[in-house]
Amino acid sequence: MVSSATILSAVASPRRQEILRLVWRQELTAGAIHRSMPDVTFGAVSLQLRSLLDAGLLEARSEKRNRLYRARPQALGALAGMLERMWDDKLWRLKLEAELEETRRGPRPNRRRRKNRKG
Amino acid sequence: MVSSATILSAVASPRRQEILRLVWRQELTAGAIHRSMPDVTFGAVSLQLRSLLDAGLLEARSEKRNRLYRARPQALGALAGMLERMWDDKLWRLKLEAELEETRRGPRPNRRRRKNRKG
DNA sequence: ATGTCATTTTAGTTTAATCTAAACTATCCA
DNA sequence: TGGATAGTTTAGATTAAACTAAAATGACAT
Repeated sequence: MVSSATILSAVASPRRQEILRLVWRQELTAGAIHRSMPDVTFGAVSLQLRSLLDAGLLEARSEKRNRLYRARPQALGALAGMLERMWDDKLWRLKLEAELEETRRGPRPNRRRRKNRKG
Repeated sequence: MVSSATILSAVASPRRQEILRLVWRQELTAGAIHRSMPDVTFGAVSLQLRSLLDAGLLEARSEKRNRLYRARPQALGALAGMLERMWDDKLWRLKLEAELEETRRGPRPNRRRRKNRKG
């Protein structure tokens, strides 16, 4: 399970929002996404795709030689829920303290997971 | 009027979330807030308070020698709305394109406003 | 196996956010 | 006025995020 804080910072980046918009209703390859933002390298796009995947905001599947990305709007549900809890002041202190603690100033847990990439 | 993107990045910072939680239901002075997070300097706290003010997430009033901060939960309304629009896929491409463009890679507009501080 | 295409990962750089220390401003009170 | 308290702002340092270029990987075709 991925924390609201993770989702939040993933969504907060303009570049990642740009990507999210592109794959919001259509599946796209990393290449196609890159073609829409020629001001950065392919590698940079790939890295952002990775963070979005890690945050659960995207899903991907492999098709022949390509890898197709698409948004997972459901992932915003957790975030919307968090905001709603904040909004009406219920719980959010208690509810979120633990999960925020978990992500605070932890020296990025050296992610080297993802053994089975094949979607 | 402050953009959703601004609010989003303000809320995305763990340090600012920490502050937000502290002043969520009670008014606190910058000093009191600082006492709750002794791992940073007073100045750092003050700067974060500033960004939260700029994003409209806090309000402040002066009382005697002190300045009292408190959260403005309403400010999350815009954000919740944005997420909701994303969620059900209506408009968010069109609706948000302009406002994101506006905040993207703009070299931070040299804020030097705020003449009348007295709350 | 070799080659090619699509993508990912790494190592190192650039850019932006956050922090510190110290100077500064403001308010109150003697 | 001067001193104490509370907070802000600045310049420069540190840390973290985003990027680039190049090497590495994976899947497919020959």
